[in-house]
Amino acid sequence: MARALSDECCPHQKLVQGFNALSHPARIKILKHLSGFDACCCKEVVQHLDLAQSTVSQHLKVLVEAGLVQVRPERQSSRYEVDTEALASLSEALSLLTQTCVDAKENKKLRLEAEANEQ
Amino acid sequence: MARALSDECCPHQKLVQGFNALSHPARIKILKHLSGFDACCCKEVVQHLDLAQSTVSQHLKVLVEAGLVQVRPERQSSRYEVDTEALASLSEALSLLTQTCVDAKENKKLRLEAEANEQ
DNA sequence: ATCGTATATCGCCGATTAACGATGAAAGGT
DNA sequence: ACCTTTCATCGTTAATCGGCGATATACGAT
Repeated sequence: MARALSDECCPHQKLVQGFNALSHPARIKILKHLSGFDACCCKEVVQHLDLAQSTVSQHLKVLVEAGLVQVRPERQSSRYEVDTEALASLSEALSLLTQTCVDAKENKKLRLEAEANEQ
Repeated sequence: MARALSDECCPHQKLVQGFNALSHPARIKILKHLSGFDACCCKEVVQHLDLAQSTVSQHLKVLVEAGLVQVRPERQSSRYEVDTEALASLSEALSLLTQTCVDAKENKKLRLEAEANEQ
């Protein structure tokens, strides 16, 4: 496997995990569903999505492991809830990355213009 | 396979593809690298990342297909460049999703308080 | 024409993912 | 005590991913 990626495995790691959690349509739907309703038990999501219960459970697990969803094991039905802070933090990170790219491009443009004027 | 997900294959599709492109550490690094330098040929990325050239080429392809990177086939070396607009748009979409969740949670809280006061 | 360089693509592999059904465990209701 | 509901986990299968080396392809230089 990734013999070359074992280095520096950390800074992006959480980021990458978050994006990975968002990289499946079912999980996006689950997130939206969770945000819109109070009854956040697994069964409800299952009914809404028409996927097998075990499959939904897996997707929920991925979301939980990525930190985007919190689970509170209740009486007989666990309750799932979007971790809005984590989601916001991921969103923030993407904003930052985007801004970095935008700024870099801007600087590049300015530098090119400066060079042109020096000629 | 996803017998159940063939429905409604579109609205999230681009989103999901974007997040998927961001869900690998090598691709995040590539994005950052592309944004920071002018010389955006494949070889340069290869040297920077210490992955095989074919592997980097694959990752670039994923980024291009997701629309986050634009490729301009030049003389003998293609030039890769971050599509800042697409990245910004993805970032925007995540912001929106986040806001949706935050708002829903806020509403939920308010509603619960209202119910409590009615008692 | 041939060589060198830069990419892209192919074929292969091992690992991972995503789906399912079946089974097990915990909690409630009767 | 027993049945039902709800969820998690296991095992299986098929598909996809991520890596590599090897092989095109395209072009400039000699």
